[in-house]
Amino acid sequence: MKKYTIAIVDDHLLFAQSLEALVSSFGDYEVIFHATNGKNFIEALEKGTTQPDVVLLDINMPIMNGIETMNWLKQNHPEIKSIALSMDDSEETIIKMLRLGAKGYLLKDIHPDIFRKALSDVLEKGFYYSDRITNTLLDTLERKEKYEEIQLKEREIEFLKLACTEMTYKEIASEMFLSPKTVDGYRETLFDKLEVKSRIGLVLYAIKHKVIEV
Amino acid sequence: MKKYTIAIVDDHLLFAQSLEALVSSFGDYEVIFHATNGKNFIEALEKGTTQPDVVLLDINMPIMNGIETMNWLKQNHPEIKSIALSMDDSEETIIKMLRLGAKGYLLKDIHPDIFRKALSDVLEKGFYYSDRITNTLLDTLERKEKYEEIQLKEREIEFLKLACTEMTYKEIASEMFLSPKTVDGYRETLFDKLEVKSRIGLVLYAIKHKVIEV
DNA sequence: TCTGGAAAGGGGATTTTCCCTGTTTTCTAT
DNA sequence: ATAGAAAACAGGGAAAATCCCCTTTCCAGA
Repeated sequence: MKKYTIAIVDDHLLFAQSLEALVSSFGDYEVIFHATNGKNFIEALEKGTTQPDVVLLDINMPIMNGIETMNWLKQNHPEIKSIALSMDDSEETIIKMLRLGAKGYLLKDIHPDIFRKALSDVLEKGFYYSDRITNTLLDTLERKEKYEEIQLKEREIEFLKLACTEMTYKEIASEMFLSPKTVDGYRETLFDKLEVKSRIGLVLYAIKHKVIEV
Repeated sequence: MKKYTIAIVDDHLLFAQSLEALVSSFGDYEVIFHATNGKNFIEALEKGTTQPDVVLLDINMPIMNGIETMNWLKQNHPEIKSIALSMDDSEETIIKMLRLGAKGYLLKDIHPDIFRKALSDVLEKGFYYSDRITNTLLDTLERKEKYEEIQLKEREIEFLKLACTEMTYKEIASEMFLSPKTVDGYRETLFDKLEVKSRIGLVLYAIKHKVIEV
Protein backbone atom coordinates (compact mmCIF):
# COMPACT_ATOMS: atom_id res chain seq x y z
CA MET A 1 0.00 0.00 0.00
CA LYS A 2 1.27 3.40 -0.94
CA LYS A 3 1.90 5.78 1.89
CA TYR A 4 0.37 9.22 1.91
CA THR A 5 2.88 11.95 1.21
CA ILE A 6 3.27 14.99 3.40
CA ALA A 7 5.11 18.28 3.11
CA ILE A 8 5.87 20.40 6.14
CA VAL A 9 6.28 24.16 5.93
CA ASP A 10 7.46 25.72 9.17
CA ASP A 11 10.24 28.12 9.94
CA HIS A 12 10.91 26.39 13.23
CA LEU A 13 13.19 23.75 11.89
CA LEU A 14 13.29 21.90 15.15
CA PHE A 15 9.54 21.64 15.21
CA ALA A 16 9.39 20.72 11.56
CA GLN A 17 11.84 17.92 11.90
CA SER A 18 10.30 16.74 15.14
CA LEU A 19 6.92 16.72 13.52
CA GLU A 20 8.36 14.69 10.73
CA ALA A 21 9.60 12.13 13.24
CA LEU A 22 6.14 12.01 14.76
CA VAL A 23 4.33 11.72 11.47
CA SER A 24 6.69 9.02 10.31
CA SER A 25 6.10 7.07 13.48
CA PHE A 26 2.42 6.84 12.57
CA GLY A 27 3.43 4.49 9.80
CA ASP A 28 0.97 5.43 7.08
CA TYR A 29 2.68 8.64 6.08
CA GLU A 30 5.84 9.72 4.43
CA VAL A 31 7.22 13.24 4.74
CA ILE A 32 8.68 13.99 1.35
CA PHE A 33 10.15 17.41 2.12
CA HIS A 34 9.96 20.43 4.30
CA ALA A 35 10.53 24.13 3.82
CA THR A 36 11.09 27.03 6.18
CA ASN A 37 8.82 29.48 4.42
CA GLY A 38 6.37 29.71 1.58
CA LYS A 39 8.85 30.80 -1.04
CA ASN A 40 11.06 27.92 -0.16
CA PHE A 41 8.14 25.55 -0.32
CA ILE A 42 7.01 26.71 -3.73
CA GLU A 43 10.48 26.26 -5.10
CA ALA A 44 10.72 22.78 -3.67
CA LEU A 45 7.29 21.95 -5.00
CA GLU A 46 8.09 23.11 -8.50
CA LYS A 47 11.39 21.33 -8.56
CA GLY A 48 10.22 18.06 -7.01
CA THR A 49 8.86 15.16 -8.97
CA THR A 50 6.19 14.07 -6.51
CA GLN A 51 3.50 16.22 -5.05
CA PRO A 52 2.50 15.94 -1.44
CA ASP A 53 -1.03 14.80 -0.66
CA VAL A 54 -1.14 17.15 2.29
CA VAL A 55 0.78 20.25 3.27
CA LEU A 56 1.17 21.11 6.93
CA LEU A 57 1.40 24.86 6.83
CA ASP A 58 2.60 27.10 9.61
CA ILE A 59 0.97 30.53 9.65
CA ASN A 60 3.70 32.70 11.07
CA MET A 61 6.76 32.55 8.93
CA PRO A 62 9.27 35.05 7.66
CA ILE A 63 9.52 36.03 3.97
CA MET A 64 6.32 34.32 2.86
CA ASN A 65 3.82 33.42 5.52
CA GLY A 66 1.09 30.82 5.65
CA ILE A 67 -1.64 33.03 4.31
CA GLU A 68 0.29 34.09 1.26
CA THR A 69 1.35 30.53 0.67
CA MET A 70 -2.20 29.32 0.99
CA ASN A 71 -3.23 31.97 -1.49
CA TRP A 72 -0.64 30.74 -3.94
CA LEU A 73 -1.64 27.14 -3.41
CA LYS A 74 -5.26 27.93 -4.04
CA GLN A 75 -4.43 29.58 -7.32
CA ASN A 76 -1.78 27.15 -8.49
CA HIS A 77 -2.42 23.78 -6.89
CA PRO A 78 -5.95 23.61 -5.57
CA GLU A 79 -5.71 19.84 -5.55
CA ILE A 80 -3.15 19.80 -2.77
CA LYS A 81 -4.86 19.62 0.60
CA SER A 82 -3.50 21.78 3.34
CA ILE A 83 -3.78 21.95 7.08
CA ALA A 84 -2.93 25.17 8.84
CA LEU A 85 -0.81 24.98 11.95
CA SER A 86 -0.75 27.92 14.26
CA MET A 87 0.13 29.05 17.73
CA ASP A 88 -2.68 31.51 17.98
CA ASP A 89 -6.33 31.38 17.15
CA SER A 90 -7.15 34.88 16.06
CA GLU A 91 -10.43 34.73 14.20
CA GLU A 92 -9.26 36.76 11.28
CA THR A 93 -6.44 34.40 10.55
CA ILE A 94 -8.63 31.35 10.82
CA ILE A 95 -11.22 32.85 8.54
CA LYS A 96 -8.64 33.90 6.02
CA MET A 97 -7.11 30.47 5.91
CA LEU A 98 -10.38 28.59 5.63
CA ARG A 99 -11.58 30.98 2.97
CA LEU A 100 -8.45 30.23 1.05
CA GLY A 101 -9.35 26.59 1.20
CA ALA A 102 -7.47 25.14 4.15
CA LYS A 103 -8.93 21.72 4.94
CA GLY A 104 -8.12 22.02 8.62
CA TYR A 105 -6.82 24.42 11.20
CA LEU A 106 -4.85 23.05 14.10
CA LEU A 107 -3.40 24.79 17.10
CA LYS A 108 0.02 23.63 18.09
CA ASP A 109 -1.06 22.71 21.59
CA ILE A 110 -3.37 19.92 20.48
CA HIS A 111 -2.81 16.35 21.51
CA PRO A 112 -0.91 14.23 19.01
CA ASP A 113 -3.82 11.81 18.83
CA ILE A 114 -6.06 14.60 17.64
CA PHE A 115 -3.41 15.57 15.17
CA ARG A 116 -3.33 12.05 13.83
CA LYS A 117 -7.08 11.99 13.50
CA ALA A 118 -7.07 15.32 11.73
CA LEU A 119 -4.51 14.06 9.29
CA SER A 120 -6.44 10.95 8.43
CA ASP A 121 -9.73 12.83 8.30
CA VAL A 122 -8.36 15.31 5.82
CA LEU A 123 -7.04 12.54 3.64
CA GLU A 124 -10.10 10.37 3.79
CA LYS A 125 -13.00 12.71 4.34
CA GLY A 126 -11.39 15.76 2.84
CA PHE A 127 -11.50 18.02 5.87
CA TYR A 128 -11.14 18.28 9.62
CA TYR A 129 -12.57 21.11 11.64
CA SER A 130 -12.28 20.92 15.39
CA ASP A 131 -15.06 22.06 17.67
CA ARG A 132 -12.86 24.82 18.95
CA ILE A 133 -12.32 26.24 15.50
CA THR A 134 -15.93 25.78 14.50
CA ASN A 135 -17.06 27.64 17.58
CA THR A 136 -14.68 30.48 16.97
CA LEU A 137 -16.05 30.77 13.47
CA LEU A 138 -19.68 30.73 14.46
CA ASP A 139 -18.99 33.39 17.06
CA THR A 140 -17.39 35.56 14.48
CA LEU A 141 -20.01 35.10 11.83
CA GLU A 142 -22.74 36.13 14.18
CA ARG A 143 -20.88 39.19 15.22
CA LYS A 144 -19.88 40.53 11.87
CA GLU A 145 -21.79 39.54 8.80
CA LYS A 146 -20.85 42.63 6.95
CA TYR A 147 -17.16 41.81 7.07
CA GLU A 148 -16.14 41.47 3.48
CA GLU A 149 -12.78 40.15 2.58
CA ILE A 150 -10.48 42.21 0.48
CA GLN A 151 -8.72 39.78 -1.79
CA LEU A 152 -5.26 40.85 -2.80
CA LYS A 153 -3.41 39.32 -5.69
CA GLU A 154 0.03 37.85 -5.25
CA ARG A 155 1.72 40.63 -7.10
CA GLU A 156 -0.21 43.23 -5.16
CA ILE A 157 0.93 41.76 -1.89
CA GLU A 158 4.47 41.77 -3.16
CA PHE A 159 4.15 45.42 -4.02
CA LEU A 160 2.47 46.22 -0.74
CA LYS A 161 5.35 44.75 1.18
CA LEU A 162 7.87 46.75 -0.78
CA ALA A 163 5.78 49.88 -0.27
CA CYS A 164 6.41 49.34 3.43
CA THR A 165 10.10 50.00 3.00
CA GLU A 166 12.02 53.17 2.33
CA MET A 167 12.37 52.30 -1.32
CA THR A 168 11.01 54.72 -3.89
CA TYR A 169 8.48 53.44 -6.38
CA LYS A 170 11.19 53.51 -9.01
CA GLU A 171 13.31 51.21 -6.91
CA ILE A 172 10.34 48.99 -6.22
CA ALA A 173 9.71 48.79 -9.96
CA SER A 174 13.19 47.49 -10.68
CA GLU A 175 12.95 45.15 -7.72
CA MET A 176 9.76 43.71 -9.19
CA PHE A 177 11.11 43.82 -12.76
CA LEU A 178 8.31 46.12 -13.84
CA SER A 179 8.18 49.58 -15.34
CA PRO A 180 7.58 52.40 -12.86
CA LYS A 181 4.31 53.00 -14.62
CA THR A 182 3.04 49.55 -13.87
CA VAL A 183 3.98 49.95 -10.26
CA ASP A 184 2.05 53.18 -10.34
CA GLY A 185 -0.89 51.12 -11.48
CA TYR A 186 -0.55 48.78 -8.51
CA ARG A 187 -0.37 51.76 -6.22
CA GLU A 188 -3.56 53.16 -7.60
CA THR A 189 -5.37 49.84 -7.50
CA LEU A 190 -4.42 49.35 -3.88
CA PHE A 191 -5.35 52.88 -2.89
CA ASP A 192 -8.73 52.05 -4.31
CA LYS A 193 -9.13 48.58 -2.85
CA LEU A 194 -7.87 49.47 0.59
CA GLU A 195 -9.54 52.86 0.67
CA VAL A 196 -6.44 54.83 1.48
CA LYS A 197 -5.13 58.04 0.05
CA SER A 198 -1.37 57.79 0.48
CA ARG A 199 1.51 55.42 0.79
CA ILE A 200 1.33 55.94 4.53
CA GLY A 201 -2.15 54.49 4.38
CA LEU A 202 -0.79 51.43 2.62
CA VAL A 203 1.79 50.91 5.36
CA LEU A 204 -0.80 51.23 8.10
CA TYR A 205 -3.10 48.79 6.33
CA ALA A 206 -0.31 46.30 5.82
CA ILE A 207 0.60 46.37 9.48
CA LYS A 208 -2.95 46.21 10.73
CA HIS A 209 -3.69 43.24 8.54
CA LYS A 210 -0.40 41.54 9.20
CA VAL A 211 0.79 41.67 5.62
CA ILE A 212 4.13 42.64 7.08
CA GLU A 213 5.85 41.99 10.37
CA VAL A 214 6.81 44.66 12.81
CA MET B 1 25.15 1.54 28.33
CA LYS B 2 22.58 3.58 30.12
CA LYS B 3 20.73 6.13 28.08
CA TYR B 4 20.56 9.74 29.14
CA THR B 5 17.16 10.70 30.44
CA ILE B 6 15.25 13.70 29.26
CA ALA B 7 12.17 15.55 30.40
CA ILE B 8 10.27 17.88 28.10
CA VAL B 9 8.22 20.79 29.41
CA ASP B 10 6.17 22.50 26.74
CA ASP B 11 2.56 23.51 26.53
CA HIS B 12 2.44 22.75 22.84
CA LEU B 13 1.68 19.11 23.11
CA LEU B 14 2.16 18.50 19.45
CA PHE B 15 5.61 19.99 19.59
CA ALA B 16 6.47 18.17 22.80
CA GLN B 17 5.50 14.81 21.45
CA SER B 18 7.15 15.50 18.13
CA LEU B 19 10.31 16.50 19.90
CA GLU B 20 10.16 13.31 21.85
CA ALA B 21 10.02 11.35 18.62
CA LEU B 22 13.02 13.25 17.35
CA VAL B 23 15.05 12.84 20.53
CA SER B 24 14.26 9.16 20.68
CA SER B 25 15.40 8.74 17.12
CA PHE B 26 18.85 9.93 18.16
CA GLY B 27 19.25 6.69 20.05
CA ASP B 28 21.25 7.81 23.06
CA TYR B 29 18.38 9.42 24.87
CA GLU B 30 15.24 8.41 26.56
CA VAL B 31 12.40 10.81 27.22
CA ILE B 32 11.04 9.82 30.59
CA PHE B 33 8.14 12.22 30.80
CA HIS B 34 6.74 15.49 29.64
CA ALA B 35 4.65 18.22 31.16
CA THR B 36 2.64 21.09 29.76
CA ASN B 37 3.72 23.69 32.30
CA GLY B 38 6.06 24.18 35.23
CA LYS B 39 3.61 23.16 37.92
CA ASN B 40 2.84 20.00 36.09
CA PHE B 41 6.51 19.30 35.67
CA ILE B 42 7.33 19.76 39.35
CA GLU B 43 4.55 17.38 40.35
CA ALA B 44 5.77 14.78 37.91
CA LEU B 45 9.33 15.24 39.11
CA GLU B 46 8.43 14.77 42.76
CA LYS B 47 6.26 11.77 42.07
CA GLY B 48 8.63 10.01 39.70
CA THR B 49 11.33 7.60 40.75
CA THR B 50 13.95 8.65 38.23
CA GLN B 51 15.23 12.13 37.64
CA PRO B 52 15.94 13.43 34.18
CA ASP B 53 19.51 14.34 33.32
CA VAL B 54 18.30 17.22 31.21
CA VAL B 55 15.12 19.25 31.09
CA LEU B 56 14.05 20.86 27.84
CA LEU B 57 12.18 23.86 29.05
CA ASP B 58 9.84 26.01 27.01
CA ILE B 59 9.76 29.66 28.05
CA ASN B 60 6.21 30.64 27.21
CA MET B 61 3.75 28.51 29.06
CA PRO B 62 0.52 29.11 30.91
CA ILE B 63 0.22 28.75 34.69
CA MET B 64 3.94 28.44 35.42
CA ASN B 65 6.32 29.59 32.74
CA GLY B 66 9.90 28.68 31.95
CA ILE B 67 11.45 31.40 34.04
CA GLU B 68 9.54 30.53 37.17
CA THR B 69 10.25 26.87 36.62
CA MET B 70 13.92 27.59 36.10
CA ASN B 71 13.94 29.50 39.34
CA TRP B 72 12.38 26.59 41.19
CA LEU B 73 14.82 24.14 39.64
CA LYS B 74 17.79 26.24 40.64
CA GLN B 75 16.68 26.23 44.24
CA ASN B 76 15.47 22.67 44.50
CA HIS B 77 17.36 20.61 41.96
CA PRO B 78 20.44 22.47 40.84
CA GLU B 79 21.94 19.19 39.67
CA ILE B 80 19.39 18.87 36.89
CA LYS B 81 20.67 20.55 33.77
CA SER B 82 18.24 22.52 31.71
CA ILE B 83 18.06 23.91 28.22
CA ALA B 84 15.70 26.74 27.46
CA LEU B 85 13.60 26.46 24.31
CA SER B 86 12.01 29.55 22.94
CA MET B 87 10.33 31.01 19.88
CA ASP B 88 11.67 34.46 20.40
CA ASP B 89 15.01 35.82 21.30
CA SER B 90 14.12 38.82 23.38
CA GLU B 91 17.23 39.85 25.19
CA GLU B 92 15.68 40.15 28.60
CA THR B 93 14.40 36.61 28.57
CA ILE B 94 17.72 35.21 27.47
CA ILE B 95 19.54 37.11 30.18
CA LYS B 96 17.07 36.04 32.82
CA MET B 97 17.29 32.39 31.90
CA LEU B 98 21.04 32.29 31.72
CA ARG B 99 21.25 34.07 35.05
CA LEU B 100 19.05 31.41 36.54
CA GLY B 101 21.51 28.80 35.39
CA ALA B 102 20.19 27.50 32.10
CA LYS B 103 22.94 25.50 30.45
CA GLY B 104 21.76 26.39 26.99
CA TYR B 105 19.28 28.58 25.16
CA LEU B 106 17.87 27.32 21.90
CA LEU B 107 15.54 28.98 19.46
CA LYS B 108 12.95 26.70 17.99
CA ASP B 109 14.04 27.43 14.47
CA ILE B 110 17.45 25.84 14.85
CA HIS B 111 18.50 22.88 12.80
CA PRO B 112 17.96 19.50 14.44
CA ASP B 113 21.66 18.75 14.09
CA ILE B 114 22.50 21.77 16.16
CA PHE B 115 19.91 20.67 18.64
CA ARG B 116 21.54 17.30 18.88
CA LYS B 117 24.94 18.87 19.40
CA ALA B 118 23.57 21.18 22.07
CA LEU B 119 22.09 18.22 23.86
CA SER B 120 25.32 16.25 23.89
CA ASP B 121 27.38 19.32 24.74
CA VAL B 122 25.26 20.07 27.75
CA LEU B 123 25.51 16.50 28.93
CA GLU B 124 29.21 16.13 28.34
CA LYS B 125 30.69 19.59 28.64
CA GLY B 126 28.03 21.02 30.87
CA PHE B 127 26.83 23.86 28.65
CA TYR B 128 26.04 25.02 25.11
CA TYR B 129 25.80 28.61 24.05
CA SER B 130 25.26 29.31 20.36
CA ASP B 131 26.92 32.16 18.54
CA ARG B 132 23.53 33.59 17.77
CA ILE B 133 22.62 33.94 21.41
CA THR B 134 26.01 35.33 22.27
CA ASN B 135 25.70 37.84 19.46
CA THR B 136 22.22 38.86 20.49
CA LEU B 137 23.57 39.63 23.90
CA LEU B 138 26.48 41.65 22.56
CA ASP B 139 24.23 43.48 20.11
CA THR B 140 21.92 44.42 22.90
CA LEU B 141 24.67 45.87 24.98
CA GLU B 142 25.79 48.04 22.08
CA ARG B 143 22.34 49.07 21.03
CA LYS B 144 21.23 49.99 24.52
CA GLU B 145 23.86 52.71 24.60
CA LYS B 146 22.78 54.14 21.29
CA TYR B 147 19.08 53.96 22.06
CA GLU B 148 19.34 55.94 25.19
CA GLU B 149 20.62 58.88 23.18
CA ILE B 150 17.43 59.02 21.15
CA GLN B 151 15.28 61.21 23.29
CA LEU B 152 12.24 62.58 21.54
CA LYS B 153 10.72 65.87 22.63
CA GLU B 154 7.01 66.19 23.33
CA ARG B 155 6.42 68.16 20.19
CA GLU B 156 8.43 65.72 18.12
CA ILE B 157 6.36 62.82 19.35
CA GLU B 158 3.23 64.77 18.54
CA PHE B 159 4.51 65.33 15.04
CA LEU B 160 5.60 61.73 14.68
CA LYS B 161 2.12 60.53 15.54
CA LEU B 162 0.57 62.81 12.97
CA ALA B 163 3.12 61.68 10.42
CA CYS B 164 1.60 58.23 10.87
CA THR B 165 -1.68 59.39 9.39
CA GLU B 166 -2.68 60.21 5.86
CA MET B 167 -2.39 63.93 6.51
CA THR B 168 0.05 65.93 4.41
CA TYR B 169 2.71 67.94 6.16
CA LYS B 170 0.70 71.04 5.41
CA GLU B 171 -2.28 69.61 7.20
CA ILE B 172 -0.10 68.49 10.06
CA ALA B 173 1.24 72.03 10.32
CA SER B 174 -2.20 73.53 10.76
CA GLU B 175 -3.13 70.76 13.17
CA MET B 176 -0.12 71.66 15.29
CA PHE B 177 -0.60 75.41 14.79
CA LEU B 178 2.78 75.71 13.15
CA SER B 179 3.98 76.88 9.78
CA PRO B 180 4.61 74.15 7.22
CA LYS B 181 8.25 75.11 7.26
CA THR B 182 8.57 74.46 10.95
CA VAL B 183 6.99 71.09 10.47
CA ASP B 184 9.54 70.52 7.76
CA GLY B 185 12.16 71.18 10.42
CA TYR B 186 10.68 68.53 12.70
CA ARG B 187 10.65 66.14 9.82
CA GLU B 188 14.30 66.72 9.13
CA THR B 189 15.30 66.48 12.77
CA LEU B 190 13.52 63.18 13.12
CA PHE B 191 14.95 61.78 9.89
CA ASP B 192 18.31 62.56 11.38
CA LYS B 193 17.65 61.28 14.88
CA LEU B 194 15.91 58.10 13.82
CA GLU B 195 18.21 57.46 10.89
CA VAL B 196 15.47 57.15 8.31
CA LYS B 197 15.19 58.57 4.83
CA SER B 198 11.48 58.93 4.27
CA ARG B 199 8.16 59.36 5.94
CA ILE B 200 7.63 55.63 5.57
CA GLY B 201 10.69 55.19 7.75
CA LEU B 202 9.11 57.39 10.39
CA VAL B 203 5.97 55.29 10.39
CA LEU B 204 7.90 52.06 10.69
CA TYR B 205 9.97 53.49 13.53
CA ALA B 206 6.88 54.72 15.34
CA ILE B 207 5.27 51.32 15.15
CA LYS B 208 8.38 49.40 16.07
CA HIS B 209 8.92 51.56 19.11
CA LYS B 210 5.29 51.70 20.01
CA VAL B 211 4.90 55.43 19.60
CA ILE B 212 1.59 54.62 17.97
CA GLU B 213 -0.84 51.77 18.32
CA VAL B 214 -1.75 49.42 15.53
C1' DT C 1 -15.73 33.30 -31.63
C1' DC C 2 -16.51 37.14 -29.06
C1' DT C 3 -15.99 39.74 -24.93
C1' DG C 4 -14.65 41.39 -20.71
C1' DG C 5 -11.38 41.75 -17.34
C1' DA C 6 -6.79 41.77 -15.62
C1' DA C 7 -1.89 42.83 -16.17
C1' DA C 8 1.45 45.77 -18.10
C1' DG C 9 2.94 49.99 -19.91
C1' DG C 10 2.52 55.06 -21.00
C1' DG C 11 1.97 60.72 -21.26
C1' DG C 12 1.67 64.55 -18.84
C1' DA C 13 0.22 67.55 -15.06
C1' DT C 14 -0.05 68.71 -10.10
C1' DT C 15 1.05 68.15 -5.39
C1' DT C 16 3.90 66.53 -1.84
C1' DT C 17 8.11 65.33 -0.09
C1' DC C 18 12.81 65.98 0.65
C1' DC C 19 17.04 68.62 1.06
C1' DC C 20 19.90 72.56 1.44
C1' DT C 21 20.64 76.95 3.11
C1' DG C 22 19.63 80.51 5.82
C1' DT C 23 17.22 84.18 9.70
C1' DT C 24 14.67 85.29 13.83
C1' DT C 25 12.84 84.24 18.27
C1' DT C 26 12.75 81.98 22.69
C1' DC C 27 14.67 79.64 26.34
C1' DT C 28 18.38 78.49 29.53
C1' DA C 29 22.49 78.16 32.08
C1' DT C 30 26.26 80.67 33.81
C1' DA D 1 22.85 90.07 31.41
C1' DT D 2 24.38 87.46 27.82
C1' DA D 3 26.15 83.73 24.98
C1' DG D 4 24.71 79.52 23.19
C1' DA D 5 21.27 76.26 22.19
C1' DA D 6 17.00 75.08 21.00
C1' DA D 7 12.69 76.07 18.46
C1' DA D 8 10.30 78.40 14.88
C1' DC D 9 10.32 80.06 10.43
C1' DA D 10 11.47 80.57 5.46
C1' DG D 11 12.91 80.24 0.12
C1' DG D 12 14.24 77.61 -3.69
C1' DG D 13 14.74 73.65 -6.27
C1' DA D 14 15.01 68.73 -7.25
C1' DA D 15 12.91 64.44 -6.77
C1' DA D 16 9.18 61.60 -5.63
C1' DA D 17 4.46 60.72 -5.21
C1' DT D 18 -0.03 61.30 -6.78
C1' DC D 19 -3.66 61.70 -10.24
C1' DC D 20 -6.20 61.15 -14.56
C1' DC D 21 -6.84 59.31 -18.91
C1' DC D 22 -5.14 56.07 -22.33
C1' DT D 23 -3.17 51.72 -25.20
C1' DT D 24 -1.69 46.97 -25.84
C1' DT D 25 -1.64 42.23 -24.73
C1' DC D 26 -3.32 38.09 -23.05
C1' DC D 27 -6.33 34.81 -21.11
C1' DA D 28 -10.67 32.67 -19.71
C1' DG D 29 -15.57 32.22 -19.77
C1' DA D 30 -20.14 32.91 -22.22
